[in-house]
Amino acid sequence: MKPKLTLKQIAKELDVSISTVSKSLRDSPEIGEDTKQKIKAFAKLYNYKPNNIALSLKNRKTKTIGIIIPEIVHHFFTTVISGVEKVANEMGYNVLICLSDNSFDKEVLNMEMLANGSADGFILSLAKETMQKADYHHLVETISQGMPVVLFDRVIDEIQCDKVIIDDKIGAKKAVQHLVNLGCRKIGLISTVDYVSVGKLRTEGYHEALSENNFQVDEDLILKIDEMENSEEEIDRFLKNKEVDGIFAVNEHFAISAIKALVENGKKVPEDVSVIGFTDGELSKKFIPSLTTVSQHGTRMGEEAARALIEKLE
Amino acid sequence: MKPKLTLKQIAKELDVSISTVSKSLRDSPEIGEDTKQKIKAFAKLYNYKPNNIALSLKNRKTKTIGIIIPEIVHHFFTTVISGVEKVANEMGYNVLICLSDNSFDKEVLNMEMLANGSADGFILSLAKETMQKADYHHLVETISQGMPVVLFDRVIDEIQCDKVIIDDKIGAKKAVQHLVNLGCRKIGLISTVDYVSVGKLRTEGYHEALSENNFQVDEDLILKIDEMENSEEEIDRFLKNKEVDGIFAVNEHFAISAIKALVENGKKVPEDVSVIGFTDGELSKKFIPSLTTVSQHGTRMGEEAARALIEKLE
DNA sequence: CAGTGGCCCGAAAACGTTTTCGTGTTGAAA
DNA sequence: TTTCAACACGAAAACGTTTTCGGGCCACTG
Repeated sequence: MKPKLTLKQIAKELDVSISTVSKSLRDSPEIGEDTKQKIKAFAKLYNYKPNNIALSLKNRKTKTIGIIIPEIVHHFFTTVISGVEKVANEMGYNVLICLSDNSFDKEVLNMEMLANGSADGFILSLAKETMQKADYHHLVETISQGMPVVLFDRVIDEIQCDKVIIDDKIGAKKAVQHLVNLGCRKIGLISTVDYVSVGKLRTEGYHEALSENNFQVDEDLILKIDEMENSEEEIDRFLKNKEVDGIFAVNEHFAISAIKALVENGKKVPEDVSVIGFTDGELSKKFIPSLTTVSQHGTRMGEEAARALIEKLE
Repeated sequence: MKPKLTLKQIAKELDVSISTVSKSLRDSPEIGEDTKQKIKAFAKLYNYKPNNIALSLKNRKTKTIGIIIPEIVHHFFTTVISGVEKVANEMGYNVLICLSDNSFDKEVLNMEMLANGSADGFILSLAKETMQKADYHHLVETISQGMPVVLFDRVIDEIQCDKVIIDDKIGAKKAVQHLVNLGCRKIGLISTVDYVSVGKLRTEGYHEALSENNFQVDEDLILKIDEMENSEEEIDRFLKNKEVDGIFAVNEHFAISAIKALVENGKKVPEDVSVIGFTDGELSKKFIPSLTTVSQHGTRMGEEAARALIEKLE
């Protein structure tokens, strides 16, 4: 077990000062050509790499960006991460990932951790609980400390910072319009509770599309789901004996659950009922062709978020 | 914009020395009770948090573990990550995630980055290219520097370190045996090329199961896929007019592609042909009931890997 | 020969901690 | 009054860098 090589050791070995070594490796003109060559050769031979921690401490920047998301077992978020990672790497940044598990406390904790020198800035999508409590002090604090923050997907108006979102309202509107164009007249909505921003926006899009087509909004056709856990049963109950010919679901799970429930109730999809959903999964596209989808472009969002953040950082 | 509070500032503000502040906050008996209280109160009031980077430099440990995986848009890997993250957090560790994108060079690069002070140890699943080249010098080096490494899923025998795997061979054997028990006699295998360790092991399990049942191995019924890209067409071609009554696929994509191909060829699943697959997806379980699956327990693997690594670290 | 300038290099501070050791003050015992 | 221990605190080194500044030495000029 050989420990890492440091400047000090090189200096001692070659009988020069630490500064000389440092300057040589950074190719400073201050140092004589021959000593520079000697030191460089030695460093390369023994594969010297500067210690990131020391550099971070000195430069007061870590070259890593923290990303905090509610969960990772979720296709949409992974695509975002891969987008972030891609441009971060290109720009010489590392990515630190933390999961809030949709818990406010964990989100705050993670943020404080990373803010204490572990990351230069944040990309995050808020935990459900955070939006529910509407407590954003941790965001305010980190921003006031000069650390840039970029929100994506689940964002809030209250905080002033860069935000990367798709236009949920327009996307939803177009989706519902699509159903109308298909000839649907009784269009159901399966959404989340309103404090989840995307659920709210998509619900608004649904309303707008209906009113633009002079359709009545029938509250009986709207289901708002809080707990992911038993969403399947809830959707099943909701659709039992319900007269619908179109369904707009705000995510993949709801959409697929809806299809299942409909089929079990003897309906045919898409012949009897058309289903369209915002999607964060790929299987729905590939393997359930009866489900039309609105794409969320996670990778693209991740790339944009990373670009925005890094721009602020430099 | 207020910068972060440091020991030095507290010291100046309260007109004591830095050491006194540090000791007070760590509740050292060296310091008088009253000064300690004063300093603690001040620190809490202004929400002092020690700088992680400085701590890392001093302690020569970062309390973060690096995890390098081939890709993140992959259900199995995300479950592993969430397992790692869970126990890492419990033990006071952060998680740094890097993606090798299945490229040898990126894997090496990432590893060198993290090894230079960014992480104390590694959890990784090897890139396909790495296994192909069989070049493990980066692993050897980091281990020889005293940094613990835990491999999972895609592991190799050549490196001596902790490894977390499911028993692929036995899992595969059981799966194929299951097909036999169902009455299948002509069982196809859809696997990856042999240098991917899990593909190889699962293929071995397939062979063993067949020979234990005194079945002939028919090479015509075996497909080994290299490129994920056009696997679907390849499987389609492979199954066209092939006489099979059972199929064992080494992952979800292959399994689902197989089902699709079979259905398109007029076969019924599972009536005419039974399909069983190792799975890393959840949708296959939930929404394609005709596919029987062998679970991979990603979360559990992540937890075990993290536990093993942290144990080495402390 | 003295002065001057340029070339090379080293000392030291700084980043924010922790920790060892030293030091000054106090009180009590002799 | 002297001495010594206990107590409370500060100075400084260390972790591994980068960078500013100063200084030694040589050659050249006048």
